[in-house]
Amino acid sequence: MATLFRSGEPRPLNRRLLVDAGIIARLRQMSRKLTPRGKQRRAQLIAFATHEFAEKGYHLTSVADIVDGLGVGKGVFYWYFSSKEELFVEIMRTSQRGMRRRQQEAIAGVDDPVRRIELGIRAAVLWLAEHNDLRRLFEFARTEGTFKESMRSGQAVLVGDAQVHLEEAIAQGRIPDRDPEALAFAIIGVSNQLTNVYIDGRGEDPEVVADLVVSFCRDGIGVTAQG
Amino acid sequence: MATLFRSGEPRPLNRRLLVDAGIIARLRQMSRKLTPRGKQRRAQLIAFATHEFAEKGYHLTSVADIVDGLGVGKGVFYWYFSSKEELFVEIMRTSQRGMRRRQQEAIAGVDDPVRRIELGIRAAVLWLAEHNDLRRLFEFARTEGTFKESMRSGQAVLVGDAQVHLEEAIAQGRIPDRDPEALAFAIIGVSNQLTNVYIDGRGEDPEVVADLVVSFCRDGIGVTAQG
Amino acid sequence: MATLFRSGEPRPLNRRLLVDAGIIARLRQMSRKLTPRGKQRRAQLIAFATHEFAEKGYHLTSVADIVDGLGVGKGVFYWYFSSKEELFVEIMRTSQRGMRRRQQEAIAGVDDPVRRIELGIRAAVLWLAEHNDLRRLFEFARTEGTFKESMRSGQAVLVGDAQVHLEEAIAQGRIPDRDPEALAFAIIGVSNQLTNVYIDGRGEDPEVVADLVVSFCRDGIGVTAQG
Amino acid sequence: MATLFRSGEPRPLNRRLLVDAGIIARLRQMSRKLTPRGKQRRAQLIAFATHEFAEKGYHLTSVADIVDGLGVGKGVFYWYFSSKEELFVEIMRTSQRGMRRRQQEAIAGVDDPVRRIELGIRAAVLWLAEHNDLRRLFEFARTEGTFKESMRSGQAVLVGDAQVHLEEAIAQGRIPDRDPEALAFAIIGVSNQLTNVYIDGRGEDPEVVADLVVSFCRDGIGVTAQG
DNA sequence: GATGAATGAGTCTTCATTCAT
DNA sequence: CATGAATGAAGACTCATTCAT
Repeated sequence: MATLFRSGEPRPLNRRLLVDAGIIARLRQMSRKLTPRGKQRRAQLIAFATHEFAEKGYHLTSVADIVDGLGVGKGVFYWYFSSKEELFVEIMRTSQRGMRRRQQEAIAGVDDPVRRIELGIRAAVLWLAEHNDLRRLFEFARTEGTFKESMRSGQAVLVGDAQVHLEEAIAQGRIPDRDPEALAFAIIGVSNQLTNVYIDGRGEDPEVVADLVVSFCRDGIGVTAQG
Repeated sequence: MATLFRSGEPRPLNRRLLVDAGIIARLRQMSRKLTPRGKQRRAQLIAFATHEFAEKGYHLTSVADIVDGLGVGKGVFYWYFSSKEELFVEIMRTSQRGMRRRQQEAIAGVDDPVRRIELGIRAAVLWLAEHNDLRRLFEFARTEGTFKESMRSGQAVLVGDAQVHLEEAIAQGRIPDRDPEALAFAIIGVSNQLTNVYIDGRGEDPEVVADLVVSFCRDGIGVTAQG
Repeated sequence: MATLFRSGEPRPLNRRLLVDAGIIARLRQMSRKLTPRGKQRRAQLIAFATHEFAEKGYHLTSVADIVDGLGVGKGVFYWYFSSKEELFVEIMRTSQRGMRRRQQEAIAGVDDPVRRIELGIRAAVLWLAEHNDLRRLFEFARTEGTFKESMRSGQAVLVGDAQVHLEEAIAQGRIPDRDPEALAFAIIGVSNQLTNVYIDGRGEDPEVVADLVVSFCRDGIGVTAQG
Repeated sequence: MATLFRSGEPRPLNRRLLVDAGIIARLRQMSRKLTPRGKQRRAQLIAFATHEFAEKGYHLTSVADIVDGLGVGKGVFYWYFSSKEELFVEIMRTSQRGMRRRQQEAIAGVDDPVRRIELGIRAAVLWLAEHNDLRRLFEFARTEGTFKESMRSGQAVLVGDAQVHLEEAIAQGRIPDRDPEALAFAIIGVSNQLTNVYIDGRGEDPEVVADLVVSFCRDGIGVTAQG
């Protein structure tokens, strides 16, 4: 029995339809084969949007801003992305992968766990310095309900990476036995904060800031005067 | 574990949020206390929208058409209705109640079931004749997935009403024993069709058309030459 | 082209030019010689669109839905049809012809006008039962300004057909002398309504429903118990 | 007023006038003498808005959400605040003052600078733990152009406070001579990050988290095992 | 002090249609 | 014949803010 006309209680109406429509739009995009020209457009949109998001913020950057800035029609945006939100998620996903790759390249083939940690921190700070736009987006994404969970899990990957080295360092007696996950989070906190203040805010030399972070964190995790 | 950044499979994203937002908007409206002026506005919107929907069709009537036609801002619409769809549903609900009331008044106090059927048909045709706009909306609503079910159940009420009289007529041997529900539906079919063609289409006298419908249906349900 | 004239009100732009362009596009299509493969494609488009229109409604089915559902590019659609509207009209036209042909085959060679009426009704109900999609589209088309007129004239043909038999039956004294056109309309109303409710809605046996309709209409037009 | 200057770019309209209007509205509020009941209302608005902002985010919380949640009319909001933005700034200002007061109380009368640093960190973490809503708002405010600058200066005050103690500790040879400002920022980074993850995210015991932060930072700034 | 009503620019998104390749 | 890309007007809906009462 449909109740709408009888009981008067509200229904979500065609919201279901909207959801379906959204999913369909998404599927349309996923199965889209892009020509070289298309790939270029997509990259262009991502690049420009990243810049705008970082500059004005996600909420204050409208889809219209993006397409107007690129001098294309509004439909172009929705040809490549099913929503503004999806675009943002896409940016986050790619970025986090990029940063992780950079970190892994930096420590490849290094035996000493403490050294790996140092190099990992340095790689992160330098990557963040090179991608200030993305760093800002990360910070924003962590504050927004919609993206928070994704960010948490993305960060968990980085933490997991660091944890491995920290555990090894602990096992080797190089640093005191403290919760490696917490140490990893602390390192991330320091890296973000100092990069934010000194590189994004004041334009200091990334290498110097990297030294700063490494030095604070080396001590923070308790690396002994060596020996 | 949030999977978004790891597995790459799409999610409905903030659709949930939208649904919630919709419900919240709906609740806001329901608990709204309207001043006399507000009630007037609301009625005005309903009246004008009904007319526009009937004239141009639901899909081809935009909310902008409605508010512009009334010379008010767009916000006014959403102050009184949570969506275009809700407004339409509201129109349907009220109308169906109105038609039923009219029918019930017409047969109040009449003993003879056959007479009640005749009067009911007549009342329906006359009501439809007076509310051609609504008749059109009914026809449309029956064709649209979103409203179909509501219409079916609304119609079921009318059919249920008629069925009672038909059953009584059968019990009294006044008409042959055939499925009363089917007879009721057939009557509705004839009423709608002839009203549509002769009143809405050609502007014939409603009384004459009512006679026509009553005559066809009397015979159709098998009222014997009386006795 | 279609949407440009949707509401019928003149637009302040180069209308003449657009009309010409539309007509030219139409002519291009009409004079198109289709290869066998082309005919197949066209039929495929019609079939799929019919299904989608019936399922989701004309307005809620986009051209993109149709071509994506078929896995072809947008160009294909506009190669075979000049607009979404034209496709719909084409579906209506073909269907109405098909139904009429079916009715005429059913009564071919039958002498008794009452029998012809019965067979005609039966043929209509069975055809509607087999083409539920089209029945829905008919109902929709009757509610939409753009298609209303063409539906009216299509229906007029069927009514004209029925009228002939009804007049003959009246002339032979087989049924009372009442406006044959009105009777024809009433018959159509009953057929549509009961098919809608019992076949489309509840999946009843079409033969049974046909019996129901025939029985109600036989009585409705006043076929005497005969002898 | 706020939104008018959102993106900072001049608008081609009567800006002067709007600015004046904004300033006037602001002045009106500032010079407003609130009755006890008025003060209560204001506090209520702040409390509820804080909660909503923290829950759904600043941009996704509308003024309507706030006043509806409190069951009052829109006018109430604009009686106490000249804009949504002003309300947010007010929340930030008050909070930062509150946190600073707490820190100062915690270290009042303590002679040892290292001890003061420890107590300051602990006070900050505990305050953040008690005011998770505000901590979230801080994080958001740092990402938003409109509030970024005011957050920076607010943070500068805390950094300045910490710097004093760090400098004293350095002067006393208790910790190595490194840029005290950088150390202060690093401490803030660790505090925020671990509070976010462990208290807001996982609900760990604030005291334990405070220990964690203190321990990491003690080492990070290079407090020697001492004696 | 407070309310309900109104404003209207702005947001995201859709879609029929066109066109270069 | 067919495709992917692009257009841009139009649509539903939101929301900070104002104001008469």
